[in-house]
Amino acid sequence: MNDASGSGSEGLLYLTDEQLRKGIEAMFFAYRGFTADPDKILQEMGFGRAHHRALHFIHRTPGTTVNNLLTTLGVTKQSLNRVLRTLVDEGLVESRVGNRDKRERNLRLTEKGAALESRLSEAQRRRMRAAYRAAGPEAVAGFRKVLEEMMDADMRRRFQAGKEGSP
Amino acid sequence: MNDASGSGSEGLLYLTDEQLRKGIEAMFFAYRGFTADPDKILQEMGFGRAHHRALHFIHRTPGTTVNNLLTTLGVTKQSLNRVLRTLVDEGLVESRVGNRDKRERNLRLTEKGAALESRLSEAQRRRMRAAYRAAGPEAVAGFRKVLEEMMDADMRRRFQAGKEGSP
DNA sequence: AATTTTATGTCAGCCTTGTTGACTTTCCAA
DNA sequence: TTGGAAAGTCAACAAGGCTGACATAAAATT
Repeated sequence: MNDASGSGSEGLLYLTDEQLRKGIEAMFFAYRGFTADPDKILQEMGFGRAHHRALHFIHRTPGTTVNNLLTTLGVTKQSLNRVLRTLVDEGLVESRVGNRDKRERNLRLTEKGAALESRLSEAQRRRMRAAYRAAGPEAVAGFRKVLEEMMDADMRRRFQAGKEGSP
Repeated sequence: MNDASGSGSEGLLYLTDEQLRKGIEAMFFAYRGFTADPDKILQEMGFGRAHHRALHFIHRTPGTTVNNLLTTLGVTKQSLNRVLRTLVDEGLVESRVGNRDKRERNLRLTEKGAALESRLSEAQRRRMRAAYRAAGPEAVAGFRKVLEEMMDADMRRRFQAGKEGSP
């Protein structure tokens, strides 16, 4: 199962267990870095990573419903509700009764919520921008490609759905 | 701050906020996929992700000390200790008093621990292998490059340290 | 019109995994 | 011999997952 250095049949020599393990570790360490900057900001505001995720996706799809957010985030409604309630209570998110379907709640960021989201996002983008710059355009394309392949199929579909019309 | 589609000064046109945001989301969804398979196994065994991380790094550096593991994992000793204790109690990890320094504990996997680690790792590697295969060698190189750039500097150093002699 | 389903919210309670703070034991090294 | 590092332990707490049960309103179906 382990092919330390041999040239595989079709240029697949890079797929040794050791290489894969390094990839796994890289993913672990990188994700830590990825969340480090927003985490600092969140902590001083008394929020957590869960709040950040909610803010991010409400920003991304204004007017989204609770159910929608639920499946995107992959948590239970009780878990999301707790987060959402504090965000509404603190005046960061607005929850309005739906037009067509009055059972639904349409979620959007308030000005205050948008401000925090922007601050968090900017911190995270700063790091990603630096990483992208240092790695170069081709590396970025590869990065994105591998990440997409790593997603669960249904999430990949959801993710790729918002691709074409990225004006 | 937003350059929707313009060709930047030096081919940096890909660094729009929108592109960066997509990168952020990709990271989020991919990490979920990345942990999904081991998580399933862990749950049916009554362990959590923290146990997996400990097993992984003890496997990677047998005989490592608690302090070493502490800085690698980036958690407090109390937090790690709880995880470590259950692993020792369940007979997955052996904690032996150090030779030179008897204050230290040298950690290694038992046969049982190695078996679980291998099972978890194989599940994770299976997904990563599939992603690597689908994305191709160049994408993989870029993926690794960006991930390394995304790490905190000290973690990047630690990570890159185990690179040369990877046979 | 009556019934069922859906979307959401909420209460209660549990688990994992992170945190701080205080304190002890061991034992190396200056 | 004494200071400090390494490790462990106890207690208390918080975030953020989870399940289960139940309430309400609105929509959809029969």
